[in-house]
Amino acid sequence: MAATIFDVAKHAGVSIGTVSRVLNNKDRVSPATRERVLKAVRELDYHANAFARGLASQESNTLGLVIPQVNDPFFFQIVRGVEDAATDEGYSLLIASQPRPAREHRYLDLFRRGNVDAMVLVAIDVYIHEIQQIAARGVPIVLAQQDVGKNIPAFLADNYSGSRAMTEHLLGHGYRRLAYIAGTNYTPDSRERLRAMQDVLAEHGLSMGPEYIVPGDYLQDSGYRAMLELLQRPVLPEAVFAANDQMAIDAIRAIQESGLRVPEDIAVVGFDDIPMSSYVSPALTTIQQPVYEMGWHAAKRAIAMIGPEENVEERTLASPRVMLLPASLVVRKSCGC
Amino acid sequence: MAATIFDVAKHAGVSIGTVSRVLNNKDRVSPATRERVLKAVRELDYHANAFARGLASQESNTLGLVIPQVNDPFFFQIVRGVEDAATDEGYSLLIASQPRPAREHRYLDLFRRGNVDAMVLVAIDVYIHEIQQIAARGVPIVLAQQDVGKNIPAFLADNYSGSRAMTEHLLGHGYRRLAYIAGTNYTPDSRERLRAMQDVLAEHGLSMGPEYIVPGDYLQDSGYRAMLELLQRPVLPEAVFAANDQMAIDAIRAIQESGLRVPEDIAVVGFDDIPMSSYVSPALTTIQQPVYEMGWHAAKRAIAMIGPEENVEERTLASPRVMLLPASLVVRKSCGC
DNA sequence: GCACATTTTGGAGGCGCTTGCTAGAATAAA
DNA sequence: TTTATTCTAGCAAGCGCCTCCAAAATGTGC
Repeated sequence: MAATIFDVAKHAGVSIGTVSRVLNNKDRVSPATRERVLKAVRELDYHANAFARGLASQESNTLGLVIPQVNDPFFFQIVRGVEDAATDEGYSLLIASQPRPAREHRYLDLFRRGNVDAMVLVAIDVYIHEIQQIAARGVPIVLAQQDVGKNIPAFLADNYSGSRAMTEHLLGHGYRRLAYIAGTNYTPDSRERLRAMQDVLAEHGLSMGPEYIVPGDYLQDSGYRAMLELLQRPVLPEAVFAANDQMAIDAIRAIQESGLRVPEDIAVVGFDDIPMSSYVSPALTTIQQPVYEMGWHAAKRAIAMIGPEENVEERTLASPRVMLLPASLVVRKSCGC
Repeated sequence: MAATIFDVAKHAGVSIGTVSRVLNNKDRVSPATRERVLKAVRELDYHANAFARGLASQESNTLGLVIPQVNDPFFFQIVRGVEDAATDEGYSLLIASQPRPAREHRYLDLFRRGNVDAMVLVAIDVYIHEIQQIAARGVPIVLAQQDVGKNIPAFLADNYSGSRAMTEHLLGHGYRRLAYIAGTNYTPDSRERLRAMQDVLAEHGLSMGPEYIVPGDYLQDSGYRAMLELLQRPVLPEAVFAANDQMAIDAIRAIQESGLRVPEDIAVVGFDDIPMSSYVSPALTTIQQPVYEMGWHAAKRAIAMIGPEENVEERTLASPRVMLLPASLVVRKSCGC
């Protein structure tokens, strides 16, 4: 049986109240007693029981993290950022993958029981009312890589600026006929990226016909299929901008298999900067998102929002609700550089 | 304030003991009362407080997972396996990355406080005595991708068989002069893989000179450097077996940059089957490890070992201590197929 | 050395739940 | 019907810690 606070108190010749106080350095305790208690703690190898502490203090010192059930290095990076920030603040991490249909909202149950003091939701499909239901219980929520509005803080990559930079880079190469392979239709990310592209084109007196905007779904095959479709056009595009790297890489494959060269015949660029992008041939020019930082900031923010239930809302609104993290151009070979 | 068991009891007109019993379906409760209680639970949207439950029952229903602080898809897969298994058993997951120097043994503290009922340690460097210290507190420990002996169950990939299969495959191609790019020297993985290779060669009356065994460290540059070294040999190897895919991919790059072709001039194969391996050119022939399964089995085993402190040891030894999961050959292009 | 302000410490109540014990209800056996 | 046996459900004692309140110790100014 592990030592309890009672054992420590007895061993140090003080009351449990005093032990508790030095452990949580709340009220003042005289240096002499403090040292006696600390010594006892060391000698007994005492570690406060997290349940008792949680029950008594109504705080778990734990951060909940929900991520999609997807095998993507992208998310791993976010987790690392969140974990570092949480550790930094003395918080533990409780992780749940997005529910498969069979266990829907499992994480909700989990976190709803008062297990976590705050939570970070990464790019997952949740309904606003679910989030608000949790927030209503006084558990701060922060979103990453996703935004639902409604006073829920969100950390996003600056898709618009990133996409603008990329488009300008392509125009700088002299390309005029651009094409876009979109991500899943309804995601704001993909829409933002397209909007930036069209804005830049317009500013240069150019435009992109609808036949050069083909749908994809961010996954492997869709990039390949989309590119095949673009290759059917009577006039081929000079450069293709894919909404993510995965699709860009598959588009390159489609182009190469059709006997054309990248970037000589058609330039291809992506978005995300996944590890693979520097390994494909030609190496992919893309946009790097500050994924780790996104997780880090989201976690810090979530923890900062922890506090008395009464003024959650107030604290929520104290800082900007949406934070756009810079997305930067990574120039490699596939753009023609 | 969330509803407590007391609220439910009052609402259902029973005692809290009864509510607890229907919630944990331990002792028998008459169907009528059970239904009344369940109804109250639903109406009040009651969720048992995990701390109170943990404190009273001395169980956390949580599985601890420690993984290296490495950004590797490999570990992500393991986490998924562990998570699925844990969820399956009604357990939550508390995750800790391997401590950076500054926060050494942080996870130990974390888990030692009685936060977790069992733990899975993945490929991390811990000292045996630390593990035993935890085990001594009655917390079952299972290792994955690592083995320290001493009665601690371990789940490993069958490196020996996998490497044998690969070596035989290479010999089947007619290659006779093989080379090996080793992983970090002291890891048993790398040693096992090399041993299998040498055994197969010996069985065919062949051998590999020490000048064809070069050290690497599993990371990017080392594969490149190692290959450069191999390219200095007066007689070049016909096939190179790298201890992991990352190094194999970099070896390919080194070969190609030196003006030679893969696999025509030198064949290259790896171990792990990371996602990138099917994308490089030529696509990499490699060995696939059942990573997800490893996590899954390790978690299941750890949970199965939970129980009264007295007979932890007994339960530990009830099943085989070391489990080797099959590693299978994935044939692509880089071997010459 | 005294009265009073201030700092430090002890102690008890309570956080929400599990569980062994027991009384009462229901059923079976006599 | 009475007695013995099984079910069912209430009660209360914790689980280990935090925190408020009051008591004790220490310090201050006169």
